[in-house]
Amino acid sequence: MTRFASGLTLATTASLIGDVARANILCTLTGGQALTAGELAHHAGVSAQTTSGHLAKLVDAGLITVVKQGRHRYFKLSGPRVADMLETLMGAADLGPARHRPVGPRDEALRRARSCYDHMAGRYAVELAARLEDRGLVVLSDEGGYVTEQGSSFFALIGLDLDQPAARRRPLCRCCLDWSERRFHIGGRLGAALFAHAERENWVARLPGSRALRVTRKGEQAVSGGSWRCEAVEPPAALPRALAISV
Amino acid sequence: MTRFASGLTLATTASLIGDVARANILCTLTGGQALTAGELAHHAGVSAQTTSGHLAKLVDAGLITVVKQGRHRYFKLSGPRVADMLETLMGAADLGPARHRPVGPRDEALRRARSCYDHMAGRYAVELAARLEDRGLVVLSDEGGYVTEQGSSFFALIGLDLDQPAARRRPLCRCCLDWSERRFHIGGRLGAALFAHAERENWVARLPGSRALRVTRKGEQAVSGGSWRCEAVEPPAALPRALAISV
DNA sequence: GCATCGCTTCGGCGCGGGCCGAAGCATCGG
DNA sequence: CCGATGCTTCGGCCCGCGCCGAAGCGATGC
Repeated sequence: MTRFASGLTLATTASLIGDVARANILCTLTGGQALTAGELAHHAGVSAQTTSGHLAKLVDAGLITVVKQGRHRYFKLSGPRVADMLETLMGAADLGPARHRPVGPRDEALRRARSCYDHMAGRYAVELAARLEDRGLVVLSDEGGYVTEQGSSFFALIGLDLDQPAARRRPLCRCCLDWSERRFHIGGRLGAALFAHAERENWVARLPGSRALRVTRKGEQAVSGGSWRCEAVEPPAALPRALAISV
Repeated sequence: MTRFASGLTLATTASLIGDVARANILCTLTGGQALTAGELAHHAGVSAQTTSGHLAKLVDAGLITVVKQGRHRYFKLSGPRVADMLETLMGAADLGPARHRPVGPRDEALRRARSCYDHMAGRYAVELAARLEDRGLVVLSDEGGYVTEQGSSFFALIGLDLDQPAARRRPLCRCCLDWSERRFHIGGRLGAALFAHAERENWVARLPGSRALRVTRKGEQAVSGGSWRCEAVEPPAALPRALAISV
């Protein structure tokens, strides 16, 4: 008797994600890139017309947005909140008893390193986060994360831009529980800036048509190789040019 | 072609929630109480046998757990993480364009005050949170929340137990974005303790068979009535017994 | 023992919705 | 102009699954 409207909205949202094709589309878009309907159809493993219908529903629900460009239509997640929601949902997937989870080679690549909308996730990201915490640059916990004083100055030093006014309302440092590693990685503005830095410095490279990231040798060394040494990029005038900052 | 196992697990979890009857069951259980199969059937608006099937699936997926007692079986959410996940999902529901959302009187009660697993949500909880923040007892933000020094001593003073070892790993103060109010309320250990305090002090009372809470006049006054005065419960020896602490 | 209650299992019905083929519009290139 | 490409709309097929009636099973009470 007590059917809440809340229950209904919950169901409609969830059933939107509860279709395999649509879930694949969303998973793919969680990589953070904008993709065309055709590419998404390919990833979802269904025909173009079917995909078109799915995309229409997702757009209508506000989960994804579309920009028209020439004769292509590019789709992307409508914001970080959607990505977070999806990862939360994925995290809830393994609350159940450890059941046979089919794991393809493709998934192994994802577990290693992947983009998660605008930051990184997977083993690599988790290790990076742990490293930063070890060195006292950030503090991560269930309660959320924050950047220490040393962290602030260090991130400024290596040229991370953490103060874009546009993104002001967004958390600086969010702790995401990594669904594959079940440990923390760093999201929020800091996470986005770290990802940008990692791409700029060639630590990781996006693999075409996938969320998976290739970790370069340089990227390896930067994080797990003894000490993360970061050759000062545009060092402040006061510092000697060649200074290698060990984190 | 690139079908990730991740997409599949995402879909299975989501489709589990994506059924109206199951969503109603979950919504009801989000109240935090353990309910029998029969009660849940009533709330979901379907027959007992149908409900039984749904409950089996939810238990199997680990979203809810069951304890047998006499000839009843009591079901409850398997933990706060599930409740958080559901609220996150609800929050994503209104990313879309403002569409006609049927709002019954029942929902109005929920918007006013409801239990959210083990803490409070709705207008009342949001106001309470804002109050605590105004008085400098907690700091709430997108980044997560924390309890200030003054907050620590105050909460200790009024007898909130925030250090149960069992719940150690759980965040002390989580900021939940309230789906109905779109502002923060307080979750985590502090949220749970506040709810317990509010019940003990008769600020709110659970309405039978619903997540909705009735706010008593005392509860009103405590939060919105000028200043929140909290008659010292078991005051530390150093303080005069009759001291009314204005928050 | 039998009756009742609470819940589960089984079987079959029916509808919703995902799927594709074919056709219909746009955009771009020649 | 015409064809090719990218995407959408329309129609109809069909599978999956949510639903209930009926029966089964355990626990309680008399």
